[in-house]
Amino acid sequence: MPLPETEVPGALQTALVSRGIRMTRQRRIILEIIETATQHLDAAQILRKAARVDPNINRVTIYRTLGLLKRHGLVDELDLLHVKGEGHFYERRPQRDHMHMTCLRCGKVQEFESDLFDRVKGQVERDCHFHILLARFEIGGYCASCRK
Amino acid sequence: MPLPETEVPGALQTALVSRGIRMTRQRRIILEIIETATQHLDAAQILRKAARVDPNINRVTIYRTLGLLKRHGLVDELDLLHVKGEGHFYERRPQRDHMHMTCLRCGKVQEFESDLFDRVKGQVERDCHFHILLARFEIGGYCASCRK
DNA sequence: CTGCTTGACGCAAAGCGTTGCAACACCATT
DNA sequence: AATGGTGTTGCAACGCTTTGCGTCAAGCAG
Ligand SMILES: [Mn+2]
Ligand SMILES: [Mn+2]
Ligand SMILES: [Zn+2]
Ligand SMILES: [Zn+2]
Repeated sequence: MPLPETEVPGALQTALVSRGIRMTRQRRIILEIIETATQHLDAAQILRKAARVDPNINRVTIYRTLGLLKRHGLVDELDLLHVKGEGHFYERRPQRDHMHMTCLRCGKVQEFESDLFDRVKGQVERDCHFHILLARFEIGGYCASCRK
Repeated sequence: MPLPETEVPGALQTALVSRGIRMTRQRRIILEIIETATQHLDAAQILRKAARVDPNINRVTIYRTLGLLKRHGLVDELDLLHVKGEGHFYERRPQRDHMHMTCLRCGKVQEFESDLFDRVKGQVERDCHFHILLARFEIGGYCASCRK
């Protein structure tokens, strides 16, 4: 999960505060972890990283903060087709949607942006009169290194 | 979830037996429920329907049978972007992939097949050298009736 | 049809995410 | 800087899903 180069440090915190959301010590820790992540993290990984900064942080706070970020459209929740377990993974919502390809053998996750992907969404909006707020395109299979 | 008109009764059971999977009374009940479903069912709904046929059937058996069907690529597991709760929904794997559009207001789920969707997959196979076994496209937003 | 092997079932317990509630701390106001 | 109202936290309890294990039955061999 390459961080967007346009990423401003503290952008998540700024976004929340500008919406009148109260900022706490725990939230700052969690936001920082998500902003500086170099891969898709699950709740347990976020908790472990947070516990290094504040050993008293509770797992409930992790879940509630992730829920908050989801509700505000600031992070997306992925299941990567449950290839890597039953849990969910989280990433900052990007400017432009991308799809995720998860390798069933090695577990590597690739990201891919595509004009065709954007065009499918346009087609749905037009043909189905459906107003899209959220789109997820996940693929499972064998990556270039693992296919024979 | 419209059942494919080409559906053969007992096709799931036939598919499992032909792979050397042992058939049990409980599995027959669960397969029948999934095959005759007219909408996406979650584990609790499947258990309730199964209990009407055999009150002694255990929920663990529901989960294990769903796992079996998933592993064999006979059913797909959807989360519908968790718009309708945290659980998962199950449907027979169709001949041709379709996407799901879930309305954030009324909860209605529409299905949609699209050539563009198929073309995105072709592009991924070609450009990323990724061999696709599984693809899921889920959309959330407002349906035609709910958008203003 | 009978017996045997092996996989499947049910039960109990563990795992993981959610919810209710009382104490706390953020931050706007003074 | 001190105060107060209100949203947030941690803890405990709950609910849904998974896992371990002993018993049972599907279905093949004889
Ligand atoms: Mn991503
Ligand atoms: Mn999910
Ligand atoms: Zn791979
Ligand atoms: Zn609607």
